[in-house]
Amino acid sequence: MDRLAAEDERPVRQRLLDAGERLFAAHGWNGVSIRTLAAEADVTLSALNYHFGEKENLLAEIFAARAAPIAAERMRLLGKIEAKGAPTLEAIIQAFLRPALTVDKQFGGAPFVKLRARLATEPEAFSRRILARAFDQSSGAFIKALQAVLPGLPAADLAWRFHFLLGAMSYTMANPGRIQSLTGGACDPGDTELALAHLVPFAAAGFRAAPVRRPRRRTKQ
Amino acid sequence: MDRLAAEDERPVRQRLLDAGERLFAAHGWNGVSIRTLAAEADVTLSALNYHFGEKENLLAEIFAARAAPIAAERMRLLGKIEAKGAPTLEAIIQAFLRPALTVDKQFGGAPFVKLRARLATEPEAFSRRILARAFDQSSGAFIKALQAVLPGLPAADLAWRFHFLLGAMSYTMANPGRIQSLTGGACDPGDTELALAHLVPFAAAGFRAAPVRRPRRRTKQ
DNA sequence: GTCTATAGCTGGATAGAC
DNA sequence: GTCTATCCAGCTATAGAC
Repeated sequence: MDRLAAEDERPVRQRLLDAGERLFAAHGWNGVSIRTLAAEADVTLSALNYHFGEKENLLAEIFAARAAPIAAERMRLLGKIEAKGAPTLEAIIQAFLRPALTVDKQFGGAPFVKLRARLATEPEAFSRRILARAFDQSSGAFIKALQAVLPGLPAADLAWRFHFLLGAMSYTMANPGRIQSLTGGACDPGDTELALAHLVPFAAAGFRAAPVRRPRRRTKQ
Repeated sequence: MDRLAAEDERPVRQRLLDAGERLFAAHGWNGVSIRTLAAEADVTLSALNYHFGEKENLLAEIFAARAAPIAAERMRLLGKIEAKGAPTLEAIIQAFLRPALTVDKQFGGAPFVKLRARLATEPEAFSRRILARAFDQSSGAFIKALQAVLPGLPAADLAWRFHFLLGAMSYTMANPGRIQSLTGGACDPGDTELALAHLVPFAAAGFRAAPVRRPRRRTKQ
């Protein structure tokens, strides 16, 4: 974009956004102080405060910069496959997952994948709000698209299955290392293409399962 | 003040364990201080330190008290269904999930479900270690059982699918509220029996999908 | 075993010079 | 816009009386 920035270093704002992305992803919201953040970006504490004000703003701006392109890419892919006629279930799921898991789009994208997954289970209310604002609209569009190719599936069942898809996706993005620990490192959730190749058919089969009859209520204390 | 000490109130240790379970589940490891913990348990800061030493010990002991019964119940259920002959895929998955999701076993179990899910994505290394020590053995047994009923599935595919199951399970236990936000509250992951009724067939269908042919490598570094 | 008191830090955020 | 200096609330952990 701006070639004029042929200066020695990248602008302060950008250095802070990058450092925040990387450190929040690695240590969580409460795990990194604005002092550490500033030091990592080679910036004074006051400079951070000048540019972003309170800590929450930094996270919000990191998120704003990355989430919109992901949501846009999702919609673009969905539009593309729908333009070719009735899409397959697999194609829809892939259009949903790929932009979230793919990291090689822009420099610095990889930490964001982890950051986003971390944010999903972060207890702070404002992180939920950030997430909802960023993705509710595009996710809603995908639920509609899924409903169209699964006409026999009740809306509630679809919602549950979409929820499970989000869980499998988040867990893969967060990569907590459980599966490496269980298989001696045989499978690596960090391999994006391989993760997609496995998750898409797994989820598709799940979505195609017969609808669930509502179970009888268990006696509850 | 105290007439025979342990009559009027529950012991200090137990009050601290309960408070820790609830507060760590709600706010995460870094989100709650030992001061808050002590106040919540109606105990002084020093009493906490006397009983548990450093903060990490409290979490470790909370976990030790709950995880073992869950793993044991899993193994008991697995043994029970295997005793009746070759178990179904659904029965195995249910035996794995139910003890993790069920909360009405003992007083105070509900917060632990959330705590455990939170711990799975916590960045601290020691929380991963706690989790691995608690569940690696029983999870290994379930992977074996799954392999037995899915003889045609390569081990790598099975590992990936087990990983996705863990993700869907964790996400449901953590209940980050995404699906309520997307469906206007129509589906509630906090309803254990309903969650099981939906997750078991979803995962079973995923496990039964055809094995994945290893995709061509994308250009990568 | 339980208390009060406090040491010794680190946290987020700001003031005001330049 | 960027700095140094600072405020002060909050943190973990310990000391020492009872």
